Amino acid sequence: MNLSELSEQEIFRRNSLDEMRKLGINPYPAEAYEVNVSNKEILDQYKPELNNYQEVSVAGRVMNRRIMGSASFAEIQDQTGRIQIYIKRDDICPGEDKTLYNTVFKKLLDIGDIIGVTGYVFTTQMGEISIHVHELKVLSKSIRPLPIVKEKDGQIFDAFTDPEQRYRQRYVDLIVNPSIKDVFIKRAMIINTMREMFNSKGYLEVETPILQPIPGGATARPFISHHNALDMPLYLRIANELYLKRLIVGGFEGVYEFSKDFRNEGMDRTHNPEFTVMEIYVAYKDYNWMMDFTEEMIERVALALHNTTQVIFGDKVIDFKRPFRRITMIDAIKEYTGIDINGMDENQLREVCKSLEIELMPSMGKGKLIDEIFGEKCEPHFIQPTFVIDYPVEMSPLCKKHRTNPELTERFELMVNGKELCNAYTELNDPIDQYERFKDQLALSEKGDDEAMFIDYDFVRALEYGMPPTSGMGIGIDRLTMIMTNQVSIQDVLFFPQMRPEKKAKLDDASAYTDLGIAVEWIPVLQKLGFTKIENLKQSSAGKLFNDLCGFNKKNKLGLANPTMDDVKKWVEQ
RNA sequence: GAUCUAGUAGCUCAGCUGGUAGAGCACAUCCCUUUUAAGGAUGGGGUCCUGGGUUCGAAUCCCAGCUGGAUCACCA
Repeated sequence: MNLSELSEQEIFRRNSLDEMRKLGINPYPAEAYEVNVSNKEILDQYKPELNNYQEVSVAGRVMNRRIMGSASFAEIQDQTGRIQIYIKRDDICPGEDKTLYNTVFKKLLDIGDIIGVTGYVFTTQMGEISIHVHELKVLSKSIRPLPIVKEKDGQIFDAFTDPEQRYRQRYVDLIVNPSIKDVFIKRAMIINTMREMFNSKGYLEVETPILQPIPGGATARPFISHHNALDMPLYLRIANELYLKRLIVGGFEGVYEFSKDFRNEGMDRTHNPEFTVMEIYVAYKDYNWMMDFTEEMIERVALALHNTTQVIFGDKVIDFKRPFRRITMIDAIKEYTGIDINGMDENQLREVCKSLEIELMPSMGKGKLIDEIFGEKCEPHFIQPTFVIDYPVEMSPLCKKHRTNPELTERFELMVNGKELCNAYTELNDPIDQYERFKDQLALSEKGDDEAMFIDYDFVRALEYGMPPTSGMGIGIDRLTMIMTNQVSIQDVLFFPQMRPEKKAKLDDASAYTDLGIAVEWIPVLQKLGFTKIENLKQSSAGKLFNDLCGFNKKNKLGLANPTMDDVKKWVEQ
C-alpha cells in the first residue's frame, strides 16, 4: 500500500496517525481499557433525580461529531447502541496546554475511531442523556472512512444498502447498520433454545467428522478434498446422519449435533454452499413421537424470540402454536388436485402428471413422479406449519418402510411458508433392507445419477450389530432463522455468505518498469495515472507524461525527486 | 445455465435525443460554549467497472467481459 493508491480522505487519516505519534499518543495502545457500563444501561437506567452514573467509563466507535469552538458533541457506539458525549475544551485540558482538544480531538480524530471516555452522565438542554467527558483516550485509529448513515425519527438517510458491499464487508454493514445485528442475535437464541431443550431431556451433544471418506446421509453432490499423507480423497460432509446413527448403535439413546454441511450445488436465495443443520436421533421412538417433539421445539423457539407463537413473515402471519396440521402425501395430492393416486402404478402416475401438465423425464420412477406432483401442486400451499407424512419408499433410502404399507416410508417433512423446514424418519434399522436400498442407489448411480448415495459398508456393518428402533430429525437452521426473522435471503442470516472472489485489475510487474530505468518510487504513481501496463506507457506522449508526473508529485506532496524530461523520453521511446 | 437489470467522488444518487462530470452527506481551512439527519463561509476530491467498436466527439449508442441483484431452470 502506498500513498498514490489511497483516496484523499485515507491520506488525511494516515497523516493524522503520524501526527498523533509525534504528539506521543499511541493510536493503537496495548493496555486494556476499563469499561464500567454499557451505553444501553446508561440510557435505560439514568435518572437525574438519583444523580446516578456520575463516574462512568465507556468505550466505542465515534459515529458522529458536531464541533463548535471550544465545546463539541459526538456520539460513540458500543455493542449496545450509541450515546452522546459532550466534550468541553477546558474540562479535558485543564492546564495551559489545549492540544488534546484543539488538535487531537478536533483535527486528528475522525468518525470511525475507537475511543474511551470517562465522565459523568447528565441531560442536555435538548433533553438528551449524554456523558460529560473529563478524560478521553484514543484506543484505535481508523484510517479508512466509513459510509455515513444518518437517521432521524426512524427515517434513514443515505443508507448503506449495496448488497455486494454489505456481504463482502460485513464488518462495515454491522457498524453502520446495527439493526442487522438483531438477526444474528436471534439466530443464536434459536440455537440456544434448541440446545437447552435437548440438554434438559438428557440428550448428548456430539461432534462427528466433517471430513468423510464416504459422503453419506443425503443425496447431493459433495465437495472433494484430498488427504496427502493417506493419499486418498476425503469429502466434506453433506450430512451427518450415518455417524449419529452409529452412536445410537453404540448405546447412546439420544444424540444431536449442530453441523455445518457442504453441498457443491447452485447458489440462490435459499442455498449457500455451506449451511447449518441440526440433526437429532432418539432411540426407542418413532416418527409420531418425533412430530410431537418437533412441534414442541419450534413452538419454544418462536416463544423465545417473539413471546408469541405468531410470527410475521412478509405479508403473512405464521402461527407456530401446537399442534400442527398433519396430512399424508397422498391425501395432500387428493386435496389439491382432486386425484387419488393411491395404488396407482408408474404408467397411471405418468398419465396423471400429463393431465396436470407436469414436465417429465423418462428416468423418473414411481416415487419421483409422486414427489413431482406434490412439489408442483401441493407444496406451495402449505403456508402454516404442516407435517406432510408417508413418502414413497424410492425417495427415502434411509427410512423405515411404513408399518402398514410397504410402498411408503415413515417419513415426515415439516412445511412452512410453502417450503420444507424439517425432515424426519422412523429410522431404517433392518441391515438387510438397508443394504438392498443402498444397492438400489448404486444402480441409480450407474444410470448416471451423480447424486445417488454411495454404499457405506461400515454403516451396514453397524446396523448388523443391531440398532434400536430410532427416530431422527433434521432441521435447516438457516431457513429456520429466515422464517423466524422475516428474511427472504439466506445471505441475510449468514454473516459471511459465499461470494465470488473480488478480482483485481492485472498490473505489470514492477520489474517491467525498472527494466526501463524507472525508479521504484515512481511505479505506483505511473499506475495511479493509468499506466498499469508498459504498453500504455509507450503509446503516451513524453511531454504530457512529464507534466503529469511532476504535477502529481507536487499535488500529493510526495516529495519525490522529479525525473528529467530526458528520463521520461527514454522511458517512452525505449 | 437462461432472461432481465445495475456498476459515476469515501457513502447515497442525478446526469434527457452523444457536446467542458454534478448534488447532498463525508473530508480540508477559518469562525462559533448545549447541538439533534443538516450552524456559517470557502475549498479539495473522479480509471464515469474493464476492453473493443461507431463518431469530429462517448458516462451516454453498439459488442464482449468482470462483479452484483431479480426472475426462472437445476438441486433437498
